[in-house]
Amino acid sequence: MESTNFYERVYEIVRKIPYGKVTTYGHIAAYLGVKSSSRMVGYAMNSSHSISDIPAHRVVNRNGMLTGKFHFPTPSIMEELLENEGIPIKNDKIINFKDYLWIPEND
DNA sequence: TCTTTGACGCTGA
DNA sequence: ATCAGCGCCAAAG
Repeated sequence: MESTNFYERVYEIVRKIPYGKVTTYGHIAAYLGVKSSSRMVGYAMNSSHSISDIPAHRVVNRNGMLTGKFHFPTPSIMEELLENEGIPIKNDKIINFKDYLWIPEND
């Protein structure tokens, strides 16, 4: 359990993502202080399959592209969930991505 | 213990 | 503006 501390940090932030908003791996990594290792965030998300409170569909890459859609039960789940939250998807990427971008902060 | 693999991001050409 | 390559660091085999 303790070894997954890194993952827990990621999960905690992802769970903080408000409804109708999305964030990027880079921003999460930056929040953890390891912005250089944005890949670790995505890798951690891979383990999110064990958790049910992890809205991984709200996490996209810095382009706003649904790069991880293929990791869902079905590739359409991710975009459907996002559209369900009021986030339009076009060509597997979020329209007006910056407008829906949410950045984690201590606040 | 060492090697390979990534749901990424940035810089250089 | 587009394309290719390198870097980061942790986890699984």
